[in-house]
Amino acid sequence: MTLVQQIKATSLSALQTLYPDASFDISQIAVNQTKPEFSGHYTVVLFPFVKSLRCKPNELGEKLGEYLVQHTSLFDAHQTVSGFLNLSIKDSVFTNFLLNHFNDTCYGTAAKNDTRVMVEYSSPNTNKPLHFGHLRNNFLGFAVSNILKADGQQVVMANLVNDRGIHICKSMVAWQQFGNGATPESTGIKGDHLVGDYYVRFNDEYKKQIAALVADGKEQAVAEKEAPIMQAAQNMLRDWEKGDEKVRELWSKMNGWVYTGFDKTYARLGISFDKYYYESETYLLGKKIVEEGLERGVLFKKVDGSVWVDLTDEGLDQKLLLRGDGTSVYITQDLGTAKLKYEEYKLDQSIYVIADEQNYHMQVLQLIMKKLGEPAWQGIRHLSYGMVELPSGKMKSREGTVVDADDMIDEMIALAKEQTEAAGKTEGFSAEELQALYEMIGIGALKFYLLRVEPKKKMIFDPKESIDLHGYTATFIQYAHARICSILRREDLPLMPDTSHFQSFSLTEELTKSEGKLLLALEQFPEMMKAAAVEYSPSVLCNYAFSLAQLFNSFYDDHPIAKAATEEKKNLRLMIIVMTAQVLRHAMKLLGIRLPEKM
RNA sequence: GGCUUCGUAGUACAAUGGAUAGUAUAAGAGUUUCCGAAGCUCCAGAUCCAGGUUCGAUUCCUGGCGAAGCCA
Repeated sequence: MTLVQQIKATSLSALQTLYPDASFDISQIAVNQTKPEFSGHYTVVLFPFVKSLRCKPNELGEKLGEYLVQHTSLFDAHQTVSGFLNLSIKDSVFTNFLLNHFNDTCYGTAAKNDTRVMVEYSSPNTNKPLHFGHLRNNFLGFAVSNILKADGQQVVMANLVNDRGIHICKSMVAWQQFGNGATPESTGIKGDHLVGDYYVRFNDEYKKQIAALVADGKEQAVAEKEAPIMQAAQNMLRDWEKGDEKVRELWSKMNGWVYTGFDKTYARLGISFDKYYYESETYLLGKKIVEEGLERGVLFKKVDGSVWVDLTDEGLDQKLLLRGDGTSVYITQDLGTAKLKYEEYKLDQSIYVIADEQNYHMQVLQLIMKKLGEPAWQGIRHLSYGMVELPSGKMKSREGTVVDADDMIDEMIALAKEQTEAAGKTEGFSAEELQALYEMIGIGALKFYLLRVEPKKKMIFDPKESIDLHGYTATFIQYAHARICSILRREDLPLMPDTSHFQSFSLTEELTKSEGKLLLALEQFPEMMKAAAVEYSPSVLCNYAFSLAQLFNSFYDDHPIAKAATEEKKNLRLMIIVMTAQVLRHAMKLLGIRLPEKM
């Protein structure tokens, strides 16, 4: 049990003992960390009780505080200030905590449970490379998956690849017409970029053809339909759906290039998946459950034969599910895939990491599943995240300001190199070690910058600011970690106090303020993990890791470790920094960020 | 037009309904005979507006204003 939980529990039983006639609930007890200007570590808010108990807040505080100090072994002092009961934790509570956990690599990880959850993320299209906006999705999905695993849940990381459709045919047609057999090997261009180039080429050509037709006197809308290259793409899509061998072969070949490219990018980002779904295999799903819904009268048919769902009772409108010709629409296959996932993995939770422009779509998806009586509906959760914008405007391919993900990664690594060299910190590394370090710093900075903001908020990515390795960044945390490792490398200090030493370990001196603050923060790690898991919010861990690094830096500045007054103090401080490094590594690992031992 | 989300120092972000609203940057002042100064210390600066609920509102509710997204 964490300290906060213990404080709540002991306060509850204390209140029940002191006021046997009243009834209390644990949810009424608010425990906060005590503000620095008051003495104490944790604060119980008294106002919620004064009304029913008909007493003055400060009287209650004195009574409760006195009881807690007398009857528990947690506290050594209490002080009531205007309705707040400030409690001081005994030093021995902290030192016992430290002895129990300082070298525990599982500290913060919850026991395994049976909750089965799928996190679908990344989900790229195979007609172009990943762009910068995708990075937030990838980092979020990966971090949330790790956080839920650490919370003890059984997690499947899934990637639903959008590998078919008119947009895929566009790049295929352009490659056929203009590619002259170009391959990633023959051109030296990464596969996803090569295919993306032909997608761009298609659109250029399409615009030209429209302009030519309009110049011939055609209406704009007619020209858009009749442009030969667009017709070629549509024919190709029909051939693809018929299973035309040549088209399928080209499709497999070009998608293969893209996957090779994506795999490289994922590897650099340190991101992986347990399960791939391909839209080419799922796009026909969903029709069946729609037809069943129609039979049961949950859905209705219009005169043209199209099938609809009426969501007006839910405050929405009517949604098309099957066209008059029986073909499905986008949401139909999502219904089918949701059911498939649920049945394949017996999911309790199915999390979709998708940008907030899909909020409406996801809401509709869940509502329809519910209406259709599909049990999967309950577990559907949209982890919606806001767009990443540039200071100059939105990052969308249409507007020409698109920033490529691979380029961004290269840029970050280059900047890490530049800054490290400028700071003169390259000594003692081999060339390979330096390259690995630059990747760790550059990609770490990028990940942290995108994860530190609460997912649902849109954010501005300022390249200039993101390369600033000072401040609220991964680099700051990495640096703190490297400093700790540097101390632990010293030969005149025992790397790790051995356990036999602990037996006789006694702490006669009081903890200093810095020591206490750092220990308090370390003790809060499990709470933070839980909060991050409950809120699906890696930003909680970003905040936590950063404040831990800050506390360490202050502690480090205040206290010499090698020259501590006593051996006990020296060992205590060593244990504190060993544990600090441990927790920093753990928290950051869940975010997908590694910490160097030297930098 | 309808629905959803967001409005906090110059800027970028925090704050289960709780104390004098935190942190980082940029601006100002210090700090290296002593374990890594990519550090630390000090100093300034903000809740869009108007109501309501509450002992207490950045947080919850209503109405404006502003921004983004989605649906027709």
